[in-house]
Amino acid sequence: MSKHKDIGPQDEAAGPTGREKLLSAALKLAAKSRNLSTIGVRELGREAGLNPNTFYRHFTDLDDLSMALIDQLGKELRVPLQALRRSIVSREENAVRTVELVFDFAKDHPDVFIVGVRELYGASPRVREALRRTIGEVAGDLAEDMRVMQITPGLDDKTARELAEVVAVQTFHSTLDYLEHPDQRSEILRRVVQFINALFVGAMAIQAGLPLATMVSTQKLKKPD
Amino acid sequence: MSKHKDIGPQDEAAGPTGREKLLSAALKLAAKSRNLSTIGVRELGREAGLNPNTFYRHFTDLDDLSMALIDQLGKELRVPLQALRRSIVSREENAVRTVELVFDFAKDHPDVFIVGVRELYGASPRVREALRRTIGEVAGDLAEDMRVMQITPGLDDKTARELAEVVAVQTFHSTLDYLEHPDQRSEILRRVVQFINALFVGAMAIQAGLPLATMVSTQKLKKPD
DNA sequence: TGTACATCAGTGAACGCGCGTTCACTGATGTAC
DNA sequence: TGTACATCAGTGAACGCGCGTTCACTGATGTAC
Repeated sequence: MSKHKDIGPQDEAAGPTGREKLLSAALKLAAKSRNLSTIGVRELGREAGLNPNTFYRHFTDLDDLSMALIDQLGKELRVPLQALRRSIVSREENAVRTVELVFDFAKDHPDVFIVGVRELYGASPRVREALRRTIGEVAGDLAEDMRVMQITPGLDDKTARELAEVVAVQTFHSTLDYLEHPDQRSEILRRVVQFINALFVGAMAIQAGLPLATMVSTQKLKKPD
Repeated sequence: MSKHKDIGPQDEAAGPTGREKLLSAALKLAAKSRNLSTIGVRELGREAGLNPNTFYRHFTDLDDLSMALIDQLGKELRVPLQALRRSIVSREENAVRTVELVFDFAKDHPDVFIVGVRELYGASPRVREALRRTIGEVAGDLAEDMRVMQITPGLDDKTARELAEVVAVQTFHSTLDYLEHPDQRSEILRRVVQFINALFVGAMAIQAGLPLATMVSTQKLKKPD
């Protein structure tokens, strides 16, 4: 059991490495009151209980650290969400159960969601792009599940994928309301589920050519300049 | 024509006041690469072409300036949007035309939207709250229009209001994609319109009790703890 | 198994710089009488 | 109409402080032979 390179999560029962300490310090500070890109190197060292310049042993840059953090968040999120959706058997309760489980997950990792949503519209294009990709992957998983489980019969794949994207983003945003207003949680859950149901039902109705749909959806799109 | 207090927009043909210079400098800097709360007082003075401490003649604080800016953005947005929706006569083209006009408006005031969306999930609770209120007002206007113009017959007022809120937020977010990807603008417009149509059609279908709807939307909601 | 060397996380001191904020001042405009 | 005073946006110098970053160093662990 020799210790080799030992990058990534800790080896054996040793405590977190300095790199990990810095990452979680950054998450904590950003969640409390800041954008990732505006955390100070010294502030970070203080929070992590390390010398200020230890930072430079692990990262070149704050943007560098942010990217590493987002990558980690992506993994922390995607795998549990996949497992989570696989645990759902009945297709009828799909929307409620999934959202419920995402919200539960958010309750256990609030900082991840707070920082995630914040950086999704933040100042660093690289970080924004990485987050968008992560959400896109989740949306892809979701669309695939929908297809396999035949939750939205008759919906073409492209549309399904686009709707999954909207649902993923919307749910992601909603976790913030959920975390921020503990007294309105069931109401928030109800709203999100209502939204998802309306969206899918509407898309299917339109695609099936139901009379209601023709009223709103048959106009031509003008090209913007 | 004596000059009195002269707060607010400039009097006669004189240039922008120092206060206005500071506000637009803040908007410009924030849009380029920053969160409002992390702009420096000196940086702001430099950008506005004023002495660093002139800032303190007008604002106590950066949060103070941010609030003033958001208030201004709220006014800049709401009035034109109201006028804009009133200019729409045919109810059939409502969704496309509205979104098209919002996007056009965003093209003329990109910084407002970039900063607006960014601060909507930013670090300052006061600013966030103010923005949410502004969007809520727009959503209220929208719901009222929908009711008056009977765009969504049979939809109860509470649901209409909730959907209007989602539509407002979603459209607001989409302006960023629209600004950021000039080559995909018609595609982005199409997606937003598709989303809005699906949402309303679905909500009406569910409320009308169409068979499709019962499949997805009849489960009971569990209370989260 | 031992020894010599390389690697690497972490340290502490030191640097120069830009920052926020305060102060006393100026000059223009508004107000009282 | 004139004069004396008050208000207020804007200035320039100065302060002390925390910041990012560099440097030379240490001590532990991994690697070659």
